[in-house]
Amino acid sequence: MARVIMHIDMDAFFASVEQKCNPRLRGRPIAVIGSAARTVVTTCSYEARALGVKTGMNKYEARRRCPSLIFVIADNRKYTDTSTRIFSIFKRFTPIVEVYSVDEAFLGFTPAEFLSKSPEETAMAIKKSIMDEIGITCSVGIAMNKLMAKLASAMEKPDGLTVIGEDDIEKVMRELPVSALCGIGKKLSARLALMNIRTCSELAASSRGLLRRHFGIIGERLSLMGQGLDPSPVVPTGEERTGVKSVGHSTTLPRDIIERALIERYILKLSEMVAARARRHALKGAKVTLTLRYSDFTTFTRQATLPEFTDDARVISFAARSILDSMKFTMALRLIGVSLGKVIKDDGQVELFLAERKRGELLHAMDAVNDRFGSFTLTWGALVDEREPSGVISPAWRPLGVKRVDVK
DNA sequence: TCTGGGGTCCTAGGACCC
DNA sequence: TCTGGGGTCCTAGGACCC
Repeated sequence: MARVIMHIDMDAFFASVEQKCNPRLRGRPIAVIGSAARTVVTTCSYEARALGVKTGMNKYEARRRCPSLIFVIADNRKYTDTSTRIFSIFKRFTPIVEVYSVDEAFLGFTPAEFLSKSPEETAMAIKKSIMDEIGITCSVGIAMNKLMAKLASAMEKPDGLTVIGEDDIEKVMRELPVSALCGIGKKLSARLALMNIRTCSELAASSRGLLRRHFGIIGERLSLMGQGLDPSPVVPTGEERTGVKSVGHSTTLPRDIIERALIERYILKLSEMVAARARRHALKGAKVTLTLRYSDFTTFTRQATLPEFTDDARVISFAARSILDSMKFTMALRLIGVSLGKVIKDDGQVELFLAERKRGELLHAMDAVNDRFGSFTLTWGALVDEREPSGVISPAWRPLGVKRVDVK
């Protein structure tokens, strides 16, 4: 028997969790949004989708389309806690669980698993456990590889269970638009359309050399994708060959700003958030990237390499402010981001110098307080007025911050 | 008060070295 | 005394994902 891979995707995850927690929201159009002034719909219930609300829409557009829409401010802890419980359910069925996002995972199974029962029966058992213990629905796709499993899980949402067997692939792919495949977005499908490639079967029929010339290394992968092939393994989260590459935070400002002092305060705040998260995961980084977005949405980045690896907010913010000093900008800013890259696992080596050690102890003590009482309970003096929560968690959040989609 | 936030990977061009 | 050329590292931008 060939490989059996499942892709499991929660249905309207954040919205479903909210409806589960609050019975008054059940059966009604709701949209989960961030707490910031300029926010968008992160997830919306199926009732809202039926009325034209979509992910990524701003509040006003969503309300315009659906006057009865109920907005719910995102509650990060609720979703990450629920997510952790769901992944532990998966672990009862197989040790091979690759966390793909806060509400999605790939599960790998050995053929021996299915000697006495079918993959569908296992999938039904997983769905039942999630419904019994968490109270929400999910959609499952079963196939020989990740690409097809992911495609399958999206085919009968919500509460779906779809199997794409080896013999089904050709039929499924015949009229399927290339954009339905994970990895082919707007730009790629537009470029393919210019080459008269619109369906997966047309992609499969295209010459590998041609795709290679047009798309480089991606072309190789496209050729395989058209045929429904995907050699990438399910890599259990925690067993990746490489770890996290970067840790960053960004924020869209409540209003566009141009005042230097205000910009610097945001940089300090973001640096503190980045450093705290790096320390929590025992990471240090040696590259700082400052991201800026002008009021006209033009976005650009500048980076600086540090002489030493760090997890100290002061070092990070100093580097980010140095970058800022080297730039001149005339337009007001709408977004600021700070990211720590070139990240390595902190080896835990004791700091040699007393001052360094004292500082390290202080930072860890601050983290402990903030872990218990919420972010920014304890922070640097310049940030005392910046205690509001940092907004919505991204659906791309994952417990160990790792994602890996291999070509081969 | 139109357009969030957190990531990874690939590419292209320049610096630098031998 | 011609404009070689390979390898590696760094930076910035962009595509893609949820």
